[in-house]
Amino acid sequence: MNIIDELRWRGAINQTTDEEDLRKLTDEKKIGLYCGVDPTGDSLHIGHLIPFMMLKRFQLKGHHPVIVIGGGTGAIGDPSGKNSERKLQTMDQVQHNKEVLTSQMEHLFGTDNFTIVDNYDWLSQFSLLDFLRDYGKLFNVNTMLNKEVVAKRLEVGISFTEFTYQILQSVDFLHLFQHENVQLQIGGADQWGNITAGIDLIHKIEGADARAHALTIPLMLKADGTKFGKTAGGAVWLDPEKTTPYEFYQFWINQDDRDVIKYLKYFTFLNQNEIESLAHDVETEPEKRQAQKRLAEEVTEFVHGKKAVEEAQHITAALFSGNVADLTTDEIEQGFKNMPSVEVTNEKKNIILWLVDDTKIESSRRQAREDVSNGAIRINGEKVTDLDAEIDPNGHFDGKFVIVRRGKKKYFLAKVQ
RNA sequence: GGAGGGGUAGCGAAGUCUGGCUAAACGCGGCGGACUGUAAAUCCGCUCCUUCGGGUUCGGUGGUUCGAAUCCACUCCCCUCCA
Repeated sequence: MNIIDELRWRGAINQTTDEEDLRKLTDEKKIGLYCGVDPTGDSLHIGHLIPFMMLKRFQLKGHHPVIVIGGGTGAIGDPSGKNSERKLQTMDQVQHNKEVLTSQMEHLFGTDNFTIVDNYDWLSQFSLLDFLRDYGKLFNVNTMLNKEVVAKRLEVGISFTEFTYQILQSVDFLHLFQHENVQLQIGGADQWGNITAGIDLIHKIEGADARAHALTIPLMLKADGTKFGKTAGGAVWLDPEKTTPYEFYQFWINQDDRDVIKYLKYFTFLNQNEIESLAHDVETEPEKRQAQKRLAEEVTEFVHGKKAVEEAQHITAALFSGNVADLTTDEIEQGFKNMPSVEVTNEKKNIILWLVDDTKIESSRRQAREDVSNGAIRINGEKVTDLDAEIDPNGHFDGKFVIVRRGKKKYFLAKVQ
């Protein structure tokens, strides 16, 4: 199947320039294509994964993806999707972020048939006068003002710096077209204006018949209308230090039935038959959540590897069945990374006093007694209902941890000093 | 400066005229539980603290009273209208 048709089927195309020509182009040869990432954070998150999965699909078909890491543009700030001017990052920050992102991307794409470049390398090479004479002359301010991203900002104000962004991104496309055989730029729906600005620039310089294309991906929304990729704890990061593989796995397994097939199409390499079969499962036996499980497995494996999937599944099984006793201390660290935790001494103590005074898990003795007598409290997986019971912090896990579970799925970790 | 309305538990909101039956209705939220698919919906219990004797609460202070969220005085803050 042609790559464009595949992306169509996956629902991954919002807009393209001449789709017929794009289809022809990708059929007749292996093309170069690119997507830009500005180093605005110190880790990729799953929002980045959306265009990356597209690049990866091209890569798997033999095309050559290029990622432009915006060491130059990141120093300026893309106004797209922002309703106010943003603060400039320090060049040190940009540099640091750039390094982290680069290693994360190499992890995802490997190094074969894949290139990462930094637009600082060319954007920093020309002087202001060169810029104005060589490129500025080719941009019509009226056209620039009409781009949706800019038009939206005119009310509240936009600096000249951010206004210039689209020119820089255009220069990127031109540079890659000339030096890396890149003929297609991919981006989120909000990038359409920036990408077409680049195509216009290429046409002006390379002639109207230059084959340069744009493909944007639809804005991803969840079925309940909220933004994709956010959890109570914030963004879902690819950095395992920021979002553990277990949490990552959990994020995917918790997706709504209404969204899961769409995500399988976007975020996995499963083929049409496999996905249709999972869609059928969601229809007929939603309670099994086969599709969610498969999604979580596939994406976690892609990002963190097979071993991480197995660990995540082990932790999941333990936490949700309540049999936490056989978790390893490593797994505990991972599973509880972002759960509430407290430090306690190794003294034995009455359960009520321990829950209120030492761990602050319970807000009052009254509440603590209520929960204990209701059977809502489990210590290291074992239900404790006796108000006079004693806690021995050294009882499990080499005396390092006490796992407290309140209710069905609220966990707390007490770290023994 | 003048006239009026209001400040009650995490939030919203009753109660104030007719003082005790009010640790304070009800709704939301929160926490448990049942059911379930780690879903949605629904249902049940709890929701100031407590050594279970009691203690401390209704903007603040002081008063009346055997007894005050409720009555009185002063005071602080908020809203509306008029100047």
